Amino acid sequence: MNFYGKRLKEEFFMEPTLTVAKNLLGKVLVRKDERGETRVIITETEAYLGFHDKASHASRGLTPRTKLMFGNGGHAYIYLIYGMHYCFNIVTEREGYPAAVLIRGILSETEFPVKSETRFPTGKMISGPGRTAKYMNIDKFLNGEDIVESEKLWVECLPQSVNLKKSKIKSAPRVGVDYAGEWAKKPWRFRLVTSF
DNA sequence: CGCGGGATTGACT
DNA sequence: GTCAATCCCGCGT
Repeated sequence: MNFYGKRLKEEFFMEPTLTVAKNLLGKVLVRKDERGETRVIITETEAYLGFHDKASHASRGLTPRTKLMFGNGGHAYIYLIYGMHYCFNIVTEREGYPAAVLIRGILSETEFPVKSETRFPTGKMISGPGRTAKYMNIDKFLNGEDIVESEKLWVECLPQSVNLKKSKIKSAPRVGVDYAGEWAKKPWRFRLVTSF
């Protein structure tokens, strides 16, 4: 039930955002708090990138809220939505370019992932950004956390995560951004459809 | 300073 | 399928 990998460094988060969004699938998200270490596999992400992406908070420019998105990659960007749910993002790319990846789904309480499985191993699928943040005990106090150096929140790469086949990733339009016009149609939502 | 709406979820008809 | 919950941000006044 516990699986350990190599911690991701800054370079990982400095890659193009669509690449990072896909590469985060199958990685291990780790949260260390008073409960201990919670380790889950990332199964769904969404990318928000650039100045003009109307679905992104950053399309309104640099504001107190979005300044983290304009910052250097590898930091947590967490905000409250609908007055009750937190959304956890990891900022990507260089300072000055606004981009982040929203973590939308995880697999918990799973066996050590087996390479070439055609389905997910037994586990608990947690779907949706609000549920994901809640399960991982992520809230506004972790906003800005340095994912590269933090002892509370980080990401690891398993040996199995490295050569994840493209066929195991499904892309689709992003959820809940109908107001974004043409930008809502971009297939920037990524899901792991089977295991490794 | 007030107002509109949100990268959502869960309860209910 | 519909709808309310509930806080914060961004923008117009």
